[in-house]
Amino acid sequence: MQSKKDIATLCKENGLRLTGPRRVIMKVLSEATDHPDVVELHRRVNAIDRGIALATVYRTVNLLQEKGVLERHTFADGRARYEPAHQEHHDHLIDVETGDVIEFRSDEIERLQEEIARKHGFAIVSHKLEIYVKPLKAKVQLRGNRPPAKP
Amino acid sequence: MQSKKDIATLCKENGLRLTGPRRVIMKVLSEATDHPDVVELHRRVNAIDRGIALATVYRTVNLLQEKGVLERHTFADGRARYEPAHQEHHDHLIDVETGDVIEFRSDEIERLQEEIARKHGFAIVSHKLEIYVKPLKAKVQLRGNRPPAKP
DNA sequence: ATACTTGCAAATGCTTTGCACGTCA
DNA sequence: TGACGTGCAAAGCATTTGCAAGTAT
Repeated sequence: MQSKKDIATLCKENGLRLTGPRRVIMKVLSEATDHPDVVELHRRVNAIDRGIALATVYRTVNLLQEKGVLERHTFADGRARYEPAHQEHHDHLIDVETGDVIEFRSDEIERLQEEIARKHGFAIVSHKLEIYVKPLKAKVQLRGNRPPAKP
Repeated sequence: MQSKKDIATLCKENGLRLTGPRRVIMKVLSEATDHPDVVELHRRVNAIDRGIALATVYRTVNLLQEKGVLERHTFADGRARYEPAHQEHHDHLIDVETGDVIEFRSDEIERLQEEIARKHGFAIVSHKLEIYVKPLKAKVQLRGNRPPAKP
């Protein structure tokens, strides 16, 4: 909830002009709790200001990613998805049934990766771990597809 | 080197007709030691038979992936890359300087992933771990860019 | 024979870009 | 005002698809 306040600062820090479209786009980004793709971002942005072009969202999101403000992910569907850059690295659990993304972190896995890279004569630049999952004990809860309730 | 022999079998097993293009494409695939993208595959295929269309490579590669014969990977560059499906799951180390891909496997990491998924109430469907790396002790060996040898 | 394959070209979906017009600093 | 930002439409890429002609079984 420290969203709107930081936007001006963020722009200044990165030598970006504070414009209307950017204000809106960054507001939407800072309020997102999921990992929206660009078209979804554009949808949300347009709900606030109809006049902002898809191209502008692309440009802004690319800028912010270059500046390290956003993180770009590309899961199995191919589209780029964004989230505010975290301080701490984390990985993702992706529910293949709903598309939901859950973040997690395992220091032990991080450590093992370091070890593996070193063993091969490399230093880690970055990495990503995506675990595609489905709920245990297959829930009957299939999105508005419930069988009629028994009287 | 059990390459060509299996191709007829592979097709039969999967209900695919054994055609010229498929023979060539599967030969190229079975001989690849790297993780080529479709355009690169097409280049190699065309070195053998000029007449095979890119669309056919795409179609074949998709078929084989659906049948579980190939694995599709999508690394940071966005293009799909393929390799013959291994029996044992493995992950990838990607050299960001050369694009080289090195395979590795860590049972410990596999186990930790299981644990994490279970802890969140999920079962793993699949996963991928990509570690982007660069060589330790920056080698001067920069691809045909060597300084003149000292006499 | 006939269902499956192919080549070609056109279409797609996501993303980037050229350009002329607006606008923040 | 001058460099930066924006909307729009067109261009790019990687990949897919419709269709008519070719081919394996």
